[in-house]
Amino acid sequence: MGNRKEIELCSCEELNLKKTFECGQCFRWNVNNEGKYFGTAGEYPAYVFERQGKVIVDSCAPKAFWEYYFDLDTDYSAADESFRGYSVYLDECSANGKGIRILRQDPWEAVCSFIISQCNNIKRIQGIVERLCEYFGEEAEFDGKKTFLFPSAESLSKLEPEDLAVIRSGYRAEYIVSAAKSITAGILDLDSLFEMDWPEAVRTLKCQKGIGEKVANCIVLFGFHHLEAFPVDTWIRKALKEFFPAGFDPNQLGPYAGLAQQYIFYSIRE
DNA sequence: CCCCAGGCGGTTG
DNA sequence: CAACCGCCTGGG
Repeated sequence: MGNRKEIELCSCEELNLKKTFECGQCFRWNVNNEGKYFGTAGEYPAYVFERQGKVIVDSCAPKAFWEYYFDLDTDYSAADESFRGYSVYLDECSANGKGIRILRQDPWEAVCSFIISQCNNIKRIQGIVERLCEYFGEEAEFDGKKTFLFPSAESLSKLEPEDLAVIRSGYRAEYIVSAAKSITAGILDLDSLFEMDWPEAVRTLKCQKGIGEKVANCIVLFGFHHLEAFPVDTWIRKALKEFFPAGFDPNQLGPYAGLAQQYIFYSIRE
């Protein structure tokens, strides 16, 4: 862990913070009264904000860490181009969502967060995740303030569902503990999901209790960067029904279908 | 008070 | 296999 410093990452056009942090892919970034986002990625708490058209990160992590996290190595112009012209509606969503990036989040945090997400709204997901970190995560200090890291699978594997009552996640508590135990016991090997292709990664995750089709696709998209994944929730389903009445096959969108999904999702929510 | 929310699992026909 | 329903909790 290095010393705390400010790093200039990229332009605000390449990475739009508001769109990226508020399109439902992550739950731990909140804007403060200075207009800076405070959050934690992996073991690094940070401020992320705009200054003179640039995105600045204030943290103890090296630049390469943030370039990876914000997926700055992927050519989003080429990705946009790959599904341009598929439909007028999607083209509009793409233009509207320009600047969204698919984060490379911690795999276990993605598993846990999207288990919690089921049948829940963003606000409540954020609350549950926050309490999960406060009660069970390792304490860290940043900018003179106390903050908490996301609890490891190993630490949660020692708990029983009842122990999670304090985070008020309801029936999802059983799924969280079960996933933590599977991972710690080696029944579910998260590292191997990186080596798998998208369908196999989804299939593997769905063997875990509490992870179905939608949650599995969110996990592989936001935690494992399988960009072909196209999670369909009730919002997306509604949009697809309205704008593709004849039917819709996300596989036709190709290798960046997940980015298209985020553009559509952001546009509906807006 | 009832209803449902960015689903899943289990049961039923 | 599709259709249904219960599940914790919170908010409308």
